[in-house]
Formats: sequence, structure tokens, C-alpha cells
Amino acid sequence: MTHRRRPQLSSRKQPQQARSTELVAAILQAAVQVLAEEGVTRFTTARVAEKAGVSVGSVYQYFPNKAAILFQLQTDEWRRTSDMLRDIIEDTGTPALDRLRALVHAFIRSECDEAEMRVALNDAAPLYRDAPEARQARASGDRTLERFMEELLPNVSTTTRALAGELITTTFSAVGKSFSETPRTRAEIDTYANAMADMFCAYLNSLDNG
Amino acid sequence: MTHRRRPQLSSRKQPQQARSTELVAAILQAAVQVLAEEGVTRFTTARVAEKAGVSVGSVYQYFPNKAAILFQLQTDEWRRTSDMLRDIIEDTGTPALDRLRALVHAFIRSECDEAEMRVALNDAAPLYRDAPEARQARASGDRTLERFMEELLPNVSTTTRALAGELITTTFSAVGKSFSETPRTRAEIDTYANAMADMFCAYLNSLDNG
DNA sequence: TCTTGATGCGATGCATCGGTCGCATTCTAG
DNA sequence: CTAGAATGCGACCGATGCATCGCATCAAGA
Repeated sequence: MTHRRRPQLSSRKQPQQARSTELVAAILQAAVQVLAEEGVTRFTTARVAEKAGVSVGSVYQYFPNKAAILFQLQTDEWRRTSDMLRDIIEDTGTPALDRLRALVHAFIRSECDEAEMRVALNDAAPLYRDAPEARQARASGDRTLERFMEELLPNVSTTTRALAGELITTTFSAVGKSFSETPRTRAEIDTYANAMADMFCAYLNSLDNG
Repeated sequence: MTHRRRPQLSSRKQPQQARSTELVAAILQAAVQVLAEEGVTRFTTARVAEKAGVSVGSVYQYFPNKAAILFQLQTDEWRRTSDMLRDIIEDTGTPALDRLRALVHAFIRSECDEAEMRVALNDAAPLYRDAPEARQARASGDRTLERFMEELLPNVSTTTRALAGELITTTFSAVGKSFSETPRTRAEIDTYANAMADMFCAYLNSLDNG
């Protein structure tokens, strides 16, 4: 792993006229389809261009390379789900533990709903993982979660709380990933999500009381 | 994802003479090195052959294709760690919960020790995931775990126990995967493993008492 | 209308990769 | 010792992929 590629992911130029923004949108939409339907191994700029009804050259006007397209898709995905989760967390009408449960359910469900897409996106990770942009994206933590943890664990030291937060988020997303790899019925999903929420609650209780 | 490749993974022929078994060993060893040092994207039969001091043709004598080599590596890896875990589980001198904790520690540590290798193996998954051999390998459950769960949760219905078992194992391996992706110090690893074990214990307690 | 930069095109270059095939070499049974 | 099987070799082929470049087209201000 000494000499990995560090692909450039930043966009080559910004679309200025109306037709060009439409073009970029078409490319991204086509990219989603190609990725979901064919998988990473068959995700090529040519196929994306064809599906978008656009030429390869046009693709390279706005994306420096293939990895950048995939990274863009992943970034959008991250933003969507983190928005969704934030909405749940900030719904300060319901008790914290209920929100945690809702969080688990929402995440697992969304993970399973577009399972193929998630798996494919995951498979694509090695193509951009080592790029600086991707590292930076991972590093940018979310202050929302931190506040939520304060709410869940008020009587606990900062370090303990931080550790618990990291454990829960990691478990959360990691299990989500592995979950999207095998198809499940809606009932199975909900049962499983409940069990996971139970586990988190039990853990948080033991921390807050012990 | 309608038309994915189903690569053949079974070995092409079995080595019979001494030199050929050595050759296969050399190939596998070289494959490990190439994978760990260069990553999946640069893992090619040519590079493996070169590193093994062997010709490409020889590689294809014993492996039907590239995916088969990678699948072989993954299979070996699975066997090694499942042996390791079984050893811990079957050490019936120590209390069950302690063994669970030991399990977590051992797994997380091993995952971090050869982090690059694990990540690379993971990246390689899409190359053989859809092959029947791989599906079969995933399907073959482990009776050992089931017995361990009976020991951990004696006063609980079979379905609850099964669900808890699945939750714990999934969490286990999924978190392990994601953990190998970012480098950590030994101290961080142990702290984290303890937290994870705490979480499992709290969950199991809540199931057994509630 | 004319001009100029933005946009769109796709044939093409260049590189790499997976896998094969015919031949050389080594082993082993008889 | 020898015949034939097993093994090892590596140049080579076909396929595919990523990315570029020169040219055509379009849009909008002068």
C-alpha cells in the first residue's frame, strides 16, 4: 500500500449555462442507474455517458475522472442520510431514547430500501478512498451527534460519552452496511432494528446508572 | 445488477508433484503480498506471478481466474479467524461472559494487526461475491456459536436467542471491518473492545433478567 | 448580424488486463 | 532407460477501459 493512486476528485469546471447544468444532472442520474443495475465492475464512463444520452467528452468536461463521479454519488448519499438522521434527532418533542430507536429504524430501512445502490457504492470506495477529498470528508465530524449524546448520557464523563458515541455510530453504520448485503423482508428488518435499539438502550442504561 | 458475472472459483487441477504444491504455495504467498502492498486495483495475475517468481501460465494451471485466487485468500482468512474464535469459546475453564470479552478483544486486535490486508480483501469481495461458491461459504453457519449463545442466554426463548446471536455476530464482524479502515493505537483498540464487550454484556443481562 | 467564449461531440490514442496456447522441461512408472 | 504424463513457461491475443483533442455547435452580448 506504499504507492496508491491519489485521484483528483474536485470538479473540473462549474456549469454556467442552463443546458450544462441539466447535462451534469443527467450524468449523475445515469451514474446512479448504471451503478445500481450493473455494479462497480461494469461502471464505466462510456456506459454512463450512453445512458445519459451524452458523449464521453461531455462527461470529462465536468468530472476529472471516473472516481470523481462515484465520489460525488457517495457524497450526495452521505448528505441525504445525515440530513434525515438530523431531522429525527432534532425532533425534541419525543423522548431521547425513542428518538434513538427511530434513528435505528430509519437508517436500517433506508439502507435496505436501496440495498443494491448501497452495496455498489461501498464496492466503489477503493477507487477514491485514498484521495485527500475523501479523507477530509470522513474527518469532518458532526456536532449534532455530540449534542444528542449529551442528552442521552447526562451523568457521565466526557470521555465515556465520547467513547459510547463512537461505539454506537460505528455499530450503526457498520451493521447497516453488512445488512444491505443480504435481502430481508420488512418484518425481519424491523425486528432486527428493534433488537439493535434494545442493545443500545441497555448499554446506555448501564452507563448512566452504573 | 440483473446480469452479474458468476466466475468459476473451483481450482482447475490439484497439484500432485512436490514442486507444484510449492508453486501453489508461492503463488498464494505472493498474492497476499501484492494485495496488501498494492491494493485490489493493482492486484493482477501478472504481478502475482512475478512476485512469486513464476510465470502467468503456471498460475492459470491451478487457478481458473483471478477471482479464484482472491477467494482462496479470503477463505483461508475466514478459516483462521473462525478457528481462533472457536478456541476461545471452547475454553470452558473461564466464565461465559469473560470468554465473550476475550472474543471481542481477540477479533478486534487481529482485525487491526493486519489492517491493510483485511481492507484489501474486503475491497476484493465484489470480484467473487456473486459466485455460487462464495454464496455457499456465507451460508454455512457455525454450530459453535449457537451453543455459546445457549450458554450465555439459558433463560430465553429460542427465537430471542437466535436474534441476539445474529445481532452480536453481525455487530462483531461489521464493526471489525470498519475498524480496520482507520489506524489506531493498541490502547485505543483495547478501550474500544472493552466498550463493545460492555455493550454486549448489558444487552445480554437485560435479556436474561427482563 | 457578428463575434467569442462556452458547450458538446465522438473517433482515437494509449495503456492495461485477463487469459490462452504451443512448446520446453521435469518427473515417474514400468 | 524411456515413454508419456505432469509441470512450467512467457509471448501473444482480444477486449476493454480511461481520458484526450480537434472540431462542430450553440448562446448571448455588442
